[in-house]
Amino acid sequence: MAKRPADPTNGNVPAAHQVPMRDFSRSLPMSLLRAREAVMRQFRPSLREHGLTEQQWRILRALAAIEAAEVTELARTAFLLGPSLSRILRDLEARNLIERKTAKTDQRRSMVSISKEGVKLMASVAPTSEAIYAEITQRFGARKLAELQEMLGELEQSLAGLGAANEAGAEE
Amino acid sequence: MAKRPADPTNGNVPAAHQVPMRDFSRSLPMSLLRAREAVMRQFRPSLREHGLTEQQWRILRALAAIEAAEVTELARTAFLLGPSLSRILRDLEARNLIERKTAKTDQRRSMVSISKEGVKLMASVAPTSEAIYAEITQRFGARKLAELQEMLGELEQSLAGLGAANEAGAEE
DNA sequence: CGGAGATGCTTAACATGTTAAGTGAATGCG
DNA sequence: CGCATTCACTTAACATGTTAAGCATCTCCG
Repeated sequence: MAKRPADPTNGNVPAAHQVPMRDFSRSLPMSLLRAREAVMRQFRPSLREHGLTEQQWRILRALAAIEAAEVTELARTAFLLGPSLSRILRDLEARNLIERKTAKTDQRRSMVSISKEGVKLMASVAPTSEAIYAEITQRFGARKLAELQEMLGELEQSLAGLGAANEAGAEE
Repeated sequence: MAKRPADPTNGNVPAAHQVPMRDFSRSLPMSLLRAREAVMRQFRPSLREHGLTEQQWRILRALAAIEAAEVTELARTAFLLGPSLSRILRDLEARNLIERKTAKTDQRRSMVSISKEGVKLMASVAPTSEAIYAEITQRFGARKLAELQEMLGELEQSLAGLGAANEAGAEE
């Protein structure tokens, strides 16, 4: 309700009265967060109808294209941290959407794969999901979308290995 | 640790053996998530040293530029949901970083403002934070950064009001 | 062979995201 | 005025993000 014209400058920025910093609403993390939320807002209702969260869906999608994967590999693919993945896999397994079996060569590793039920669920969600993506693509423009993704990739690349500098000289 | 050349295609995509969908790693939400994480990874250590989380920092920044704000307004500015904000404000207040007092005209509203201590904390964090932002800007390119932000804003705009379609015809 | 260290994964603990429900205060309307 | 509705905010409940420990298993080197 009270849907204002979405003014990102907040209308009346009263000239930072204390600590001088960049305009808050224009920070890069904020822009990325807002953009992502705008996109995900489109998908969440559909996923919810199928009893899936965003992350569960990510995992199923990753598995559907990979046949079987180790947990660590899956974490990398679905871009989830180990602990999150661990919990989600436990739940998905309880719902019989995935299957798990320890590798024969290494008892530590476990191979995860999507189950028949999981595939069925995916098949029932995918059409809507694809339709939404198509709508987004059309609204924003396919060309621009490709450009945006390109820039995002470059951003990621340009920051890769920047945070690894704390391995030299930091005891604690 | 086995830092591969960051191949987003996962190297060996075995032609989706079940449900056909876009290449997972190239979905827009994923690109946005990865980009944002790459950026935030740079800031988190510094914030952590000062005992602040990303969201707490967002709130302090928003408050520092606004003098005082209602909770709802603050939620919009810091892009947080009400419940999250409610919890965080409770904690920040307990740490004396913010102050709160109910509005005289409307007992429901409460005005939030940053405290003297909060300002001090901000002042101690801001320099590092700005330095990191400058480094990111330099690495990625100021021009490109502006372009990226522009596109992100357009994306947000083009999706605004798309999710509001469920107000017509949906009883439950 | 054996034990120290590395590895793969899980648990734990705390903070936030997300949705729904609850609570007290203000509004509007008969 | 009375009372249902709306509003601003908080609580609750569950899922994930994030960091640190814990626990087997595996590797490697003496």
